[in-house]
Amino acid sequence: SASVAPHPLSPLGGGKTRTKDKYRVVYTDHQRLELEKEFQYNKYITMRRKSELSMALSLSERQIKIWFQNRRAKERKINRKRQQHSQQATTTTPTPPSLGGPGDTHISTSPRQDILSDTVSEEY
DNA sequence: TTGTGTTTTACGACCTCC
DNA sequence: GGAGGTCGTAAAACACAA
Repeated sequence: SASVAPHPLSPLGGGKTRTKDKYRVVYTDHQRLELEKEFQYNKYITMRRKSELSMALSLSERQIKIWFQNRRAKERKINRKRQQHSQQATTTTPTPPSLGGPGDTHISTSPRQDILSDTVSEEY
């Protein structure tokens, strides 16, 4: 993106969580814990679980969605780092050129199908 | 303290799928 | 078209050596 535009954050009042006095809120340990547990169970939140969690944790569904997006990004970042390390360990191999695309690339570009069909197989 | 690097929320741009 | 995906990024919050 290069330049993410100055700063909207002014049109508060709307359903936005980012206001002038609070650029971002810090989630409580309990909120983080519950979100983390859900993430361990499923990397992709279902609509149903999303609304349940938003009620249980007093967060908006948008916040839950964003949290999962950020959490997956973190996971990928960690994996990349791990991969780099293991590659360095095997110094003799001068990094395989292409190996069919950048590693994990884009999770097969559509986790949505199993989300919708599978839903929450367990619990409830 | 404080300077600096890392992590955590939140968003915009862009893309894919139905 | 809209919902939700990734990616890149801003800025607050945090960690921690100097």
